[in-house]
Amino acid sequence: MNKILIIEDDKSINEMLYDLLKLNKYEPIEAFNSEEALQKHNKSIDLILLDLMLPKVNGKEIIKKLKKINNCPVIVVSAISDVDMKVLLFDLGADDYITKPFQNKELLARIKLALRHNGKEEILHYKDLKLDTENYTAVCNEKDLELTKNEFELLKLLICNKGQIVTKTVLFDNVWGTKDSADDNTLNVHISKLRNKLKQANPNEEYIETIWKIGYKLK
Amino acid sequence: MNKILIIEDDKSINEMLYDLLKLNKYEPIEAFNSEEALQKHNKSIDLILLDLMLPKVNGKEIIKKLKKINNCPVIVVSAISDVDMKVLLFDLGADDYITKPFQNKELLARIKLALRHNGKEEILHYKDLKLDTENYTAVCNEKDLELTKNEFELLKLLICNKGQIVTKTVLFDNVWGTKDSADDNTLNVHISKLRNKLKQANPNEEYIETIWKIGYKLK
DNA sequence: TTATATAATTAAGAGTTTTTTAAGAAGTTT
DNA sequence: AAACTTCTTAAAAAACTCTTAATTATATAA
Repeated sequence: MNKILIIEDDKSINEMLYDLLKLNKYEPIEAFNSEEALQKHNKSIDLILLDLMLPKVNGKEIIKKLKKINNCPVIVVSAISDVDMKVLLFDLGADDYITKPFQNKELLARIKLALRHNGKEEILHYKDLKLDTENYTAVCNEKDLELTKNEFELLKLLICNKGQIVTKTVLFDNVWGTKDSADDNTLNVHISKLRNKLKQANPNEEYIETIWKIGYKLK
Repeated sequence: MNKILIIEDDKSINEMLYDLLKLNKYEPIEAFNSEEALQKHNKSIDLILLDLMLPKVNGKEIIKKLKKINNCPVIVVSAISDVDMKVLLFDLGADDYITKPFQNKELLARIKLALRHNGKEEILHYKDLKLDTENYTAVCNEKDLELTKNEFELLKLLICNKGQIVTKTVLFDNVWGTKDSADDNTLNVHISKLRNKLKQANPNEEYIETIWKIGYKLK
């Protein structure tokens, strides 16, 4: 599991990021200021999410110090979309850049990208199921599952939280972004399709369990 | 689902909070004054939202009393932004503080934070019974209990108050919200179903005791 | 002990939520 | 633009949960 150091002084945003990363099988570590960040940073950290608006130390300064400890990828989160700033950040070692407000999906994509460039990738397992989150391929009972993007995302979320209930709200937030676009039934239909494909690959196994009125889980 | 006791004398704000929490998968319980709050507060409540401007009893007083019943996190909502007051509130056991007017998002973030930091024990035990309140699973005598949502809530309330009598009113308020929807017999039927499932899992043990005319308890 | 009120049980059906199916809308690829 | 894939919507069927009502059992008080 990849460790991600969150450096963000805004408590609620920090928490939000924490939850988002946790949910997606990362191991988030929270830091609320630069001292704390420097203290918590070490060689085992795989990626840094750095908010530029930190008080006290200038964001540009801290990148240098962090990179000295462990030269892992740094993604800067900022309200500033100034292009020159962007150039400067890259000079200093920031590997990517995302401006607030951002879509969770976009952030996750950038994290994945950055980790991949660093040679870290992850294959998720559950029973005889294998998900390669890198290549968007899924294997069940030695057979290829031809999953659509949404189906893949759903299954990924469930595997990331195997044994635990994943609520409908969480599924919506993470697969569809906002609940606006998708009606409640859309999720049901996708789950149904997913179950179908799983059953086709392995008729003797049950994977997705319905938790009445709440969500789904892998037992 | 986390239960949140709203203590707020202003009807419209109380309702607004109710809707907000409900919408965010919390289980809000409304109280409009301190007596009502003390009456409705119990071990199954996960967090308290307390408005400081309550009439009659001083807000500072009530925190002590509430914490005595169940030491769950208390978030104070107030129009006062005085710093000394803030310090005082923390001394008395308030876990966080938010000033009106506030953004819904901020309030939700603080609630989530408080619940997480409280590291609330998610698994409840009683005899050979285990309830995982996070995943809505119940185990009795090593066997899975397949409980419906209401059955689970009932058992949760009883375990949360094991050894103590849980009155019918409390059961109604916490499982059904208002007594309107459910007739007195509904509770009996649910308890009956629950006892059945428990007996099936472990025929040699008695769990739920009837307290004639008052309620139920786990001995 | 008996009468009465309260609680437990059972079964039926009312009400909801979920699953499935199918069709058409939206988006991609060739 | 046609062909193809994927997603969404809608509607009916199935599954599940809750409530109601009627009956039986039990505790309490006179």
